[in-house]
Amino acid sequence: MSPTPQERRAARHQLGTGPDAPAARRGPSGGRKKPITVDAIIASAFGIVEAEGYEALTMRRVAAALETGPSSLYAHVVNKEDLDELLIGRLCAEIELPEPDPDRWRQQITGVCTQLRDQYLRYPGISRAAFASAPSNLDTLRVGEGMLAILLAGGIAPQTAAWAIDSLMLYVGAYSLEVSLANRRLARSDEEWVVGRDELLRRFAALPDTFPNSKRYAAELTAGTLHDRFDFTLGLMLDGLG
Amino acid sequence: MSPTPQERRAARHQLGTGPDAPAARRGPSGGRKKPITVDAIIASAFGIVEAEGYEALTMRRVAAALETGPSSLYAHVVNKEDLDELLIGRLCAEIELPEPDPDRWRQQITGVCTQLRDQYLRYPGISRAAFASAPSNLDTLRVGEGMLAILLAGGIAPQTAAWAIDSLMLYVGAYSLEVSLANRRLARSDEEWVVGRDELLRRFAALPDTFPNSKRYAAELTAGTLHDRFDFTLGLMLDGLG
DNA sequence: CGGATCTACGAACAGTGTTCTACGTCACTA
DNA sequence: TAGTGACGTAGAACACTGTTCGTAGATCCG
Repeated sequence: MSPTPQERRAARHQLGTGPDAPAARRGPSGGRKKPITVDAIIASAFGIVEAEGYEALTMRRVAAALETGPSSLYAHVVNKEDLDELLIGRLCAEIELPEPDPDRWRQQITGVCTQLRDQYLRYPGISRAAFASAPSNLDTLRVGEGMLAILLAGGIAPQTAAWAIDSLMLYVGAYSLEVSLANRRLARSDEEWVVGRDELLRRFAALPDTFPNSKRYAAELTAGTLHDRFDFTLGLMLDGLG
Repeated sequence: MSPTPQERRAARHQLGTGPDAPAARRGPSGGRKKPITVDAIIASAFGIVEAEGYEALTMRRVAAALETGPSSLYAHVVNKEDLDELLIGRLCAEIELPEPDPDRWRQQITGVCTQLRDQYLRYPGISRAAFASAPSNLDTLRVGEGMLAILLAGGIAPQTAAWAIDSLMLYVGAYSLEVSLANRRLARSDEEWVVGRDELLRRFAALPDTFPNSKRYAAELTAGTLHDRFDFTLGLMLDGLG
């Protein structure tokens, strides 16, 4: 008996299921170019998200990319929620975890966070799925384990390290989601709305007098690249650790 | 000419429109109990989200609560996106901003963030709308102005303060969203899946040996109330400020 | 060869946001 | 006072969404 999608999902969450036999049985349309597999579904999904953003990721779009109907996917995937989880799992699996070096724990943690951020930004809006996906996923836990190892090697107390990892991963996801949404808003607005930095400054200057500080420090509020802010926040959190 | 919803929306973003005349003109169904107004829509929407979560907030549900059809809403609201923006605007308007006290800036900032968190958690999942909503909303900016005033009074450099506010609001939204989603997952799973802390510990213990640190420090990883983690992260960021 | 088993897929269902069009009722003008 | 234009209210419909049901077809095991 080949595993149902439900069992695959349970296995991913480490709920004690037997080993899964591949059981590559071919279906009715034997003459098709590629049989539908979970990996093929994931690959198609990534392609769609990379090209058109997470909002464009629908079951029908994936099915169409695989030249089939929507219902065919449900033999390999439980849900769209399940597909989301598979995506962020695969995404986390790509993260390279360095061998912990006590003298460079700060750079190493920053490096992992930056990898995660860049993966999220490569597939715009996918971090929204990361919020919904349960943290019991094995691939997600692998990243947590890696960061924990780095922090512990750096001499951080276990309790502090555990909570800090939570905060860091949460922030990285939130940052990526916000950037993705902002980019989408920019791209969607039919030009003309393109808010350059000077336009932003003008708008701050036009604020009513109930916003004295925002008006005075408009320059500071609008300064910096996105990644500058990212680095700043990471530094903020890491400096508090030790 | 009474303002179209588009104009109302533009006014909220401070785009230079004339003053809006109320023009409370009654429609055809003069005998209805309450005429449909933007405020009535917002109130109904909040009621739905508070009772059933953000996922249940649909145009049809709001319309049904107002005893009308979905299309009637579009005379007062541009979009669902627009409705979302109205909601988080109203939500931010409820935040009380203290008079800056240089000696207590830490507590004051924490207080504002806690208010924001509790508002988000009162309406589960609504923080998802906060991510999408443009930061040019006046009510959102008011909160930013208040936090900026507190940090500046506390002697924080303007550039640091501006970026820190960004990070803080982003984290508060992310935290609230994650908690809301986790609660929903817990409530939705048909009992039996209820993962108490001991069940969580058991599951950590059952991890493969590739997760040595996660297994050893399972207690630390699962320790603490949610709000403990929130306070911890806020402390982390604020300590880095000065 | 026969029966069991699993994949693939078309059709359909209950939802979603949004738009079009008509319908009354109101406020203002001649 | 009668007419007229404007505006809020809806009903119906469109193009979508995720998901399920039933069925046809190919494969494997006995």
